[in-house]
Amino acid sequence: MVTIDDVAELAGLSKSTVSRVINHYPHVSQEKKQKVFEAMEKLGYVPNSSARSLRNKKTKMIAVIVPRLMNPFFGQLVESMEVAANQSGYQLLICQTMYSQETELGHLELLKTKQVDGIIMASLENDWSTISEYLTYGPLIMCNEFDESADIPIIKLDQIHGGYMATKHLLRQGHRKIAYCSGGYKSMVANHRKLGFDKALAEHGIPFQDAYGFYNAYTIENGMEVFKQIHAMKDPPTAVFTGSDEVAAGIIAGAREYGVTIPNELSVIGFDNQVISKITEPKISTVEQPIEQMAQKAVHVLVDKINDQKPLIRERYELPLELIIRESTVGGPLRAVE
Amino acid sequence: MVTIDDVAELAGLSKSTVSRVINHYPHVSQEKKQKVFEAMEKLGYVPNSSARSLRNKKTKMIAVIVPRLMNPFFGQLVESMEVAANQSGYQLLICQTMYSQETELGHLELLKTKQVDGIIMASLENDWSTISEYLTYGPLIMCNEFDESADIPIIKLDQIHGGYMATKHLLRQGHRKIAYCSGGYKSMVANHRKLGFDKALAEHGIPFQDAYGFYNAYTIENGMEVFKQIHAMKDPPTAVFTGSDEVAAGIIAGAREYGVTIPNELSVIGFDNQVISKITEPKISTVEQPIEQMAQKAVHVLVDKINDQKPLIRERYELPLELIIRESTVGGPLRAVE
DNA sequence: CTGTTAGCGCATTCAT
DNA sequence: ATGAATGCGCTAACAG
Repeated sequence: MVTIDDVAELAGLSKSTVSRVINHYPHVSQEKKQKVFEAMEKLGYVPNSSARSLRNKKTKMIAVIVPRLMNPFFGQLVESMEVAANQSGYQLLICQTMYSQETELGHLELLKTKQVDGIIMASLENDWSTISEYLTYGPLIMCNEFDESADIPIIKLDQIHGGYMATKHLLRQGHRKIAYCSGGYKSMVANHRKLGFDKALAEHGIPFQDAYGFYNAYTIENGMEVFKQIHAMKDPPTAVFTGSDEVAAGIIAGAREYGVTIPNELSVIGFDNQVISKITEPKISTVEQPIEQMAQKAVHVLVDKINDQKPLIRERYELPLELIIRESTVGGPLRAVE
Repeated sequence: MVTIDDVAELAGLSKSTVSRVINHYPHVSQEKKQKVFEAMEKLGYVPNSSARSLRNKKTKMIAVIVPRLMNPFFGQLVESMEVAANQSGYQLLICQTMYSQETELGHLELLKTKQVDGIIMASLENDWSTISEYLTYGPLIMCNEFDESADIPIIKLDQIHGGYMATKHLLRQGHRKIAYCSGGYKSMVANHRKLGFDKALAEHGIPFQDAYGFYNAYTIENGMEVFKQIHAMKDPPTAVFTGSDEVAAGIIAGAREYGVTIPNELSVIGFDNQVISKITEPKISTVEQPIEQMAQKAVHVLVDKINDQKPLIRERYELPLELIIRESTVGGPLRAVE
């Protein structure tokens, strides 16, 4: 391995000077600078990043914690983060919790062991009280998922409004019996959507029936299961709000199996505007989330926090959602109102 | 920051002894070992990984290079790799090429700068001749994508057989005019599938018509575009082989728009067995790829190569594919033969 | 079985 | 503007 000493020797200079050149110090004569460059070139020298990290106490790495990558939402999120991180001179470490608290805590240890300069949490399996312990070791911010009480930067989407818009749309189509279907009891993202959902219902003076609530739906398979349950009801809902396009697609697939037409007999709205929402029959009305923007913002905020050492303070960045109306909610049997 | 010296001091021992218990050395008395544990516990000590890396010349990190994560195939691949890497005591760095040669080379530099102990390439934008330069800096293996001439370990799938099986299935349904549709001119994965495709056709004495070849289809949108082109032909194919379920879904979506029924008027077969293949109307016949197995194998092989320092040699691991017949290829107008 | 010593490769005082 | 010296935190000889 070629080290800074080798370069110094070949250039006939001291390692200090070489180091200065590498780190773009101002006061180095053009002449010596040239010599150093030549020597580096000749030897194919590249600084050893472990040594640098040890010296600088900075690894130029950040980690992102997500539930799992197979979920297309997180695939997109991480894709955008990787690009943003690279542009900012950072490498991105990927950490999946697989919905396990222990695994999540294990990943947080990266901050203790100084393997990363900061962490973006897009997952939240543990309570904030236990996560906050790690704040001593480095900056930690939340992205998408969040905890209201955490006094750190949080980049999130306006999920309340998202739930509200989607539900309001269903109500405008004349629906009064609307089911609610989401994933994750603990998830504040899901909770906020429910808040928006409730708000819309309240505005129309409609009480929510507990039998219409489904809280463990994440996948297409789950969606199909939900449909079966709905189908078996004596007084089924005429519309269903879902927390993801996959679940909506599952409901549609389930309906197809049972010969129930959508939106004629049941309206369904998704969430995410994933590609899947454009290819089901019918196409899924959904709520578009600015994933890329959110990812970029998260990376930039974290990098800022890494640079100015100051302790983290409470910060909130909220991005808007957008309702996208397609086929799965319009043209149903009910008369549109308003 | 609490260091090994602090622990040594509190325990009334030397740092060597502390280091020995940390690294599970055999010959340390139970008594002292206990003292060290107590001191570590009390101080909340955690070894600094930069220092360890510098000393050991091992970072316990590996990188995986993929085109992009949004592609669900790579999402799954990376998901499984992360789990396998963690189980083997490694962190996984994610690197996307975004189909750029320069970006890919940039990621390879991680090996030079000693930021990772090894790299799994699931992307291949550059020629092997330029990539092989990096072999001096650490182990490098290929996974899924490959270059025949590379004398390194390669974990791949039997794409030739995959293309063959799928095409054979189409032929058995009585099709004689079969289009071929894939992504990536450079990709050997695509090339091998084409080889299998050609082989099947040859067995039936059917020459391939160049007009039936599409080589730039990756996404749903691309699939829709392909359908339009097929639809506009004076002598269109009766079946189409596609390199991904997304493209197949796009063709189905396109057909729906034009009122062409599938498989009645056109049969379509996908590749990957993604969830999308189960929810389109009709469901997509496809080829299942053992992604998780491949990911695990790749991680294990790389970890092995990292451990025994020996220079890499040519190794091939090939996993089988499986044909999954659903609705998009059966029940068409042609009489099944054989 | 345990302590002392010497670096790993680099950036940064402190001199000059 | 440049060089010499020091130490980041850790592991590994080498003694004993």
